[in-house]
Amino acid sequence: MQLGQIHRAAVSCFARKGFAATGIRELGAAVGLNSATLYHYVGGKQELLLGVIRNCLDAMIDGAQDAIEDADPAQRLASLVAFHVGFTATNPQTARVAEYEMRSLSGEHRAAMQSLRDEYEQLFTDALADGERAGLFHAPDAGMARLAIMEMGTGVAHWYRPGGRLALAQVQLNFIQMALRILAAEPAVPEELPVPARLDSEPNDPEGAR
Amino acid sequence: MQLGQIHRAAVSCFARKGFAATGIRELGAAVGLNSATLYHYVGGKQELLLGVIRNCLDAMIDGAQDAIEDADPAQRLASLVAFHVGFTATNPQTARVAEYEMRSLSGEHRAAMQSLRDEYEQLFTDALADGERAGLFHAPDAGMARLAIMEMGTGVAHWYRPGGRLALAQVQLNFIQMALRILAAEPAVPEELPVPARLDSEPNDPEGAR
Amino acid sequence: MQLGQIHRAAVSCFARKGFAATGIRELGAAVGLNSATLYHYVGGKQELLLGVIRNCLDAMIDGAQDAIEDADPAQRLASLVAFHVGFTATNPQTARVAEYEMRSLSGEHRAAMQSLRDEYEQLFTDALADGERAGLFHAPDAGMARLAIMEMGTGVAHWYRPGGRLALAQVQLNFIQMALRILAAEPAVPEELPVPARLDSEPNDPEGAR
Amino acid sequence: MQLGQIHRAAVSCFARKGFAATGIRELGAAVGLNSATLYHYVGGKQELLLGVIRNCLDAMIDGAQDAIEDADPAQRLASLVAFHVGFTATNPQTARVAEYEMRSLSGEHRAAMQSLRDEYEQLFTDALADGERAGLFHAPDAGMARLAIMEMGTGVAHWYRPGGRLALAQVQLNFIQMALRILAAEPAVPEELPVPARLDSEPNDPEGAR
DNA sequence: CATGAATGAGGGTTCATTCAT
DNA sequence: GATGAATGAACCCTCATTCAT
Repeated sequence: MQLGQIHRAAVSCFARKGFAATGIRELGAAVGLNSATLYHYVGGKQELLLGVIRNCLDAMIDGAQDAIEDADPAQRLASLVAFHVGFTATNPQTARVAEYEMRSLSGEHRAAMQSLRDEYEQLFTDALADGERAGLFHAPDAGMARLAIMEMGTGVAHWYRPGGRLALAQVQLNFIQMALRILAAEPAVPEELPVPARLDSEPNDPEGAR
Repeated sequence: MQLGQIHRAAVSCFARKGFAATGIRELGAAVGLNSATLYHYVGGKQELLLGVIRNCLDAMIDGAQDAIEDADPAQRLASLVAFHVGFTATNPQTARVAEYEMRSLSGEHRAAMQSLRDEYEQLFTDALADGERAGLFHAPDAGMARLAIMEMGTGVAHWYRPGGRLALAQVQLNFIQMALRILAAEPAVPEELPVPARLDSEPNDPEGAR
Repeated sequence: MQLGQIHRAAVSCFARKGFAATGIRELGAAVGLNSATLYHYVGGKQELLLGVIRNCLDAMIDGAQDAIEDADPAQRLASLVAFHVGFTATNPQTARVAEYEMRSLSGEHRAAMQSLRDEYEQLFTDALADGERAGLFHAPDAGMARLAIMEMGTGVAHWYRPGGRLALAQVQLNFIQMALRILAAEPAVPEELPVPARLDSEPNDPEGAR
Repeated sequence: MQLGQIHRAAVSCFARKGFAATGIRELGAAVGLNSATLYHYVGGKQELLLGVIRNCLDAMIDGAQDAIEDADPAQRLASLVAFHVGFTATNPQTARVAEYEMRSLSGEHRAAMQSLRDEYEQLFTDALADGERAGLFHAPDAGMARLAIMEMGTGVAHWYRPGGRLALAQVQLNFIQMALRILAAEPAVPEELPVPARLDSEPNDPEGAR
């Protein structure tokens, strides 16, 4: 309960200044806690980061799996793109921390998280392969296409702000269209657009960065 | 003279562990210099980072401007994409540091570098606007398309390794095709593919991260 | 609580070797504290010095003001001289640090402390002017006389040691006599000699210097 | 020759910020020399300070000895006071460095310089003893009187500036008068007022301190 | 004469973490 | 739960000094 606040403060700082540049006293102050008290809630700086990243990746995997119940490969990919973009737009700071600060995890923690991310990315790889096999997608290079599509979705964290010019659904639809165009596929739309949940760790305050 | 070595070591460390997590003694050791001697060459940690980023952004602006002498808007955009991808693939670590660690610059340094990056991005914005005006591009949203195209090019730093599976020119051509597809434009290819120079700051050793 | 100890150690070192030549680890060791723990009590080296000097000057101003309730100008001056000499003899090291190391304060801190010292010196200037006006003092140059009188009192810090050859009261009386002689005034003695308090910052150990 | 410039710069810095707080590069910059070049002229930081102090104390002893050819003990003391005040007023910064920074000398250097200062002070002690013996002086305490007289003369360095309100000779005469008053001696004036030379080490620029 | 390069030691300060209270 | 006190390690940086050129 209180832990949500802590995660929010952590993500806000980590996203803005980076994990290494964020002090534990600073985090404590942000939630009105003595730095020593933080150690009752989270086990330490590393564990805090690990918790944030794990929650994020878990949510990404769960959300993505929920989104791909469609039968049609094109719709499956469209759902994945919509989820990826939607999740990133809904949790821009958490998503960025989960990406950038993987390197700040040490040893086995990083390996564990990396395998979660691999699992997530595999969903995209599979969908793309299915589409290729079904003759629906015609990318010059399937691997590069997947990377490009995911990367451009991830980039949404850099500029999308809830309540901005574009509604989330519109952004999702646009990215679906761009992704399918990259694959030279027929336009498609998932039966229903996935609406990713806002994580506990996502700060309420808009960030100033970029 | 050995400033190139220093920049290389710095970029290697900054890309792998981040600016804040990199110690100045560590950098010195990486080039066989006492930490105090580093201060003889670079003025300090901030100045070192600033130098790296400035050199990188300068090269990006110069290279991109050289690349857009084509008359045709589609070719101009193709050239820009090819340069962007080529530069990122040739200098993946430097490019990533220049992007990620902007936040580690303080105050006016960051503002100055941000304005350089804005200048670079403006080239893409202009090319896209020209193509739209000429009726060549049909993106659902011009702004989002530009961000998506740039972002997917930037993402190349995450996976491309010189000497890997794909030749640089092939990657450039693929990205040109993907970008034009996003814009629903006719296929186009620049008169000659830009061949971005390798920066002094780009380490020779492949990175371990990601 | 043990802040007194810290101040004492600081004054002892500052008086012996000077502020700039004193290391913070050295100070910590002198009170059996890790250098980092010092920062828990005092905010830093500057703040430590500032605290010492401010306490000293506050005590000087308070003590001097308490000492000048006499009506007669000559007695007033005698009281001031007695206090000045007494304070300096009782807190020789603290007094010297407060004088010598003013220059080690930076910017506004120095200005603030200088104005406290001005306030203190003004008490002497006023007493002298009153005596002159009343025709009791006949110095060749009032300004020079004030400086001479104060300076010779300050000099007590260089040689007086509690428990030495002379009792404090005897020293005070001698200085009163010398001061009044400088002013060609009739001998006078305050109703009661001020007995300045020993500051928390005054070390117990006799100093080795000079 | 060049050495005079160096000493001047050194004294200027040492008087303003103290020996420990003055960097050797700083001194080099002040005379337009590389820090390494300083080592050709002066052997090191310690040696530089030693040279300054020794020159100063030598000049003080020589000057004082020259000044006491008078037969009459009162005139002898008057000459000494006049010299002391005159020297201090003429070389305020050098004199202060020679006094304050004795502590920055290490080991035998300090002992040697201290014995020079003792030799200088002995001249005053002797003159005072002669006067006492001759029944000319009647101080409550001869030792204290000597300290007071010397200290008030030394204090001149804190406020006297060449070209200020008072001519040097006037200051000297005033101090003679004050000193003799302290001793309850008849007014006396030396046959001729000693005119102390300006040392090579005395900076031309007026100091800002105090 | 003069200097740039180089270094080991140390400067003040902040760090994540622990623990008795 | 919560905290102030405490610490060793590390932080970036500056120091006086040396030496080949």
